[in-house]
Amino acid sequence: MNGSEASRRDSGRDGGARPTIKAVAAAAGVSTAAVSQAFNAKGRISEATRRRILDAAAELGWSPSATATALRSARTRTLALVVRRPTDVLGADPHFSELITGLEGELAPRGYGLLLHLVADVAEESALYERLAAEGRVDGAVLTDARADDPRPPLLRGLGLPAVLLGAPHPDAPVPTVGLGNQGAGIHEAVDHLMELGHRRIAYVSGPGELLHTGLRRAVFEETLRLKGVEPAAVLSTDFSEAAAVAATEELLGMTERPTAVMYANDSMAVCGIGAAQRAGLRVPDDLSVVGYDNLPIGRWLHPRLTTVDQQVQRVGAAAARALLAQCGEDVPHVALDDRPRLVVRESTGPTDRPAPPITSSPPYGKT
Amino acid sequence: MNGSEASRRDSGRDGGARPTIKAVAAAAGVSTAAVSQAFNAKGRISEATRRRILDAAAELGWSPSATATALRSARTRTLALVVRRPTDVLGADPHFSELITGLEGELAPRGYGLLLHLVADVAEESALYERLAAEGRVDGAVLTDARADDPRPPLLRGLGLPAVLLGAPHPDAPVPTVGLGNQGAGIHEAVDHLMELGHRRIAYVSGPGELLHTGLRRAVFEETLRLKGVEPAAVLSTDFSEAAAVAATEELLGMTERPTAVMYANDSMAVCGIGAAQRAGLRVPDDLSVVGYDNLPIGRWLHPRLTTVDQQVQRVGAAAARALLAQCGEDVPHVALDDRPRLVVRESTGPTDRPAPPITSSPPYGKT
DNA sequence: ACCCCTTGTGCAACTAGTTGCATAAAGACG
DNA sequence: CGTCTTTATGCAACTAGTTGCACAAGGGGT
Repeated sequence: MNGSEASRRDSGRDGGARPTIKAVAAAAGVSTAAVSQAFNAKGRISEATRRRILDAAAELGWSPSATATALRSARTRTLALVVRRPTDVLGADPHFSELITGLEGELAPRGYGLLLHLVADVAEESALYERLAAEGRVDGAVLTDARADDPRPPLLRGLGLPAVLLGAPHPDAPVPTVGLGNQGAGIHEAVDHLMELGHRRIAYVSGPGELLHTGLRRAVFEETLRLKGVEPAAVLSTDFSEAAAVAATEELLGMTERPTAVMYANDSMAVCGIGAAQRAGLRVPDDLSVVGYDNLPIGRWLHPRLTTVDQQVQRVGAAAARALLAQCGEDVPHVALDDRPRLVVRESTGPTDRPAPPITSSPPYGKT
Repeated sequence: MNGSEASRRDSGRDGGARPTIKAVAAAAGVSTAAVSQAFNAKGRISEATRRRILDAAAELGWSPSATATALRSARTRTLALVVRRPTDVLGADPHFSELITGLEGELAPRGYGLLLHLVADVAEESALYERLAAEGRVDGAVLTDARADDPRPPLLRGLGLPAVLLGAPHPDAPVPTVGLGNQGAGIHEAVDHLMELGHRRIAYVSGPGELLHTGLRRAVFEETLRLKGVEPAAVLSTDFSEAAAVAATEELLGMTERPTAVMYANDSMAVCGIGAAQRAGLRVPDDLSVVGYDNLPIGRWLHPRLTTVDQQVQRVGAAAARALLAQCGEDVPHVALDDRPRLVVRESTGPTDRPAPPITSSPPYGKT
């Protein structure tokens, strides 16, 4: 066995032979303890010796083995992000790319890694956390899509695994919660915007009711509207899928008192909604105004450009990373997320003055 | 220090106190070696003893520490995926979500994890691989976006890190390459489709020329067209960004001999192109036919629905994972990727009402 | 000149599993 | 009943760093 290992190393030329701390110590003429102290800025080492050790390490291309360090310190410098993927929805949802971008921006400079996992449902997700904790693979986890009676916060607390929950900050949650303050502000602003444009028949296409963030936004929608003395034209729940967004839109357009404006729980659904409306022969925004949520990049380039709510997913991701790192004992300056979701007005919303025209039920092209 | 550790464990109640192999051995009344053998199905252990050990482990909720196992075996069961993010393009590109889905489907059942990193450019990417290799953090890496004179394959080979390169399979590449066979087939099919519809002035909006896959597709486009005796109306290079797609489209629409069809290097750009065309007052497909590439979910729901090329990113991701796992010594059945990219005809392409210049060489229906 | 204090360095034990080798126990056979 | 197999089990060393503690060396004060 030793023989095969040796030959594998030889074949790897320079890079294959990983130097150990002993090689560095020998090269610098010190003990391995000195090398360790030089790298961790602990203990008492003369600056000259430190330099000599660091030079020797650089010469050999040595970095401390993450595995050995993790074993000794019981800290892996790795965080978990588990994405639930009900029915391949992730593939369509660029939301997560933004979140990951925000997380990585904080993790990378501190040498942390992000371990990404995909699961089918909550049960699988819980089992995964149990395994990750039992194997000691990660130092903490980012939880997305908080839901009512979410089993994950108590589970992770029981496992001794630090976690942050993305969503509306909530003081007595079992784990810290990170999110823009005043979550409802964007919806509030959007409703105001539509009403100023003259809309009174406004519908809302929501996500699954058990997810807290989408439930909250839907509640704010209804509340804001009623404060102005107007009843919601309709409120529909979906599973966030494109197909459901199209189905919901078709249902709304088939109403006798058709809404003049529709707000969607995310941009992906809003884009599908616009497509469905156009297919039904309606013009956006002339016949129907549409508002999205997320401010995905693509919304700026569609025709019409999408009016949406910017919730700065990247910044929330960065804040989540900082909160989690702080729980893991890293020295992270706390930066307050004092912003709030903001409406971005573009072209998919416009004034309504006409009584709703009847729907032309002639599809332009009768294809799939 | 021991005191503080003990108190931390006590405070963690049940889950906080990670059991060790010793605890399991004691509970089962055997040595730690027996526990190890029971879990790894090695050595010679009676089935009864094995059962007793496994039960004890389940009772205590013990799994072997990934860190300790990794230290001993020099295998972390973790693979790296590094995404280059020129200017926040990732956020817009659901392509990666699909790839990750495909990778995870193979990794998760084998207990492997995916370490995701984002970098700004090739230099940063190379430095990252060097660090990951030096620290022994991963067993291998998935490389995307092969480019001409790509520095990464030789680098990773030098570092002794297994890797797979996504793209056209290429026998004498320094690292194994994974991709659908006959990469050009989809483009070929798309050009045929457009010519059957009567298009003769067809333009191509490509990605950066140094990326092999987009360069190859562009070459196939030009070649296919010329084989039919038609010159490309225009071929433009972009950086894959939405802004560049819009700019390219506007340039094409401003030509005196405006193209009647445009093919884009990916769906995101095609969607932006449709938006730009509509904004310029053109109808798609009546005035301009558009073809994308990738078959992203959203393309099915736009108006018009997007005609595109399906290259089955998920399946390629799964194949890449298998190839990499095989290199890492896992016993993975080799599944051939014998498929090829295929055209998906939807609504964004249609017959051109403009007079088509007569074809000189081959008839439009005489295709492969 | 002696002692003390400060500073630098190394030994050895520790992290949590894995594994080669020795040995013990049990059954088979002469 | 003793010896030979066969099979099961445990000891101890090993993976690559980290760290408490002991000790050595140098400088300053009395």
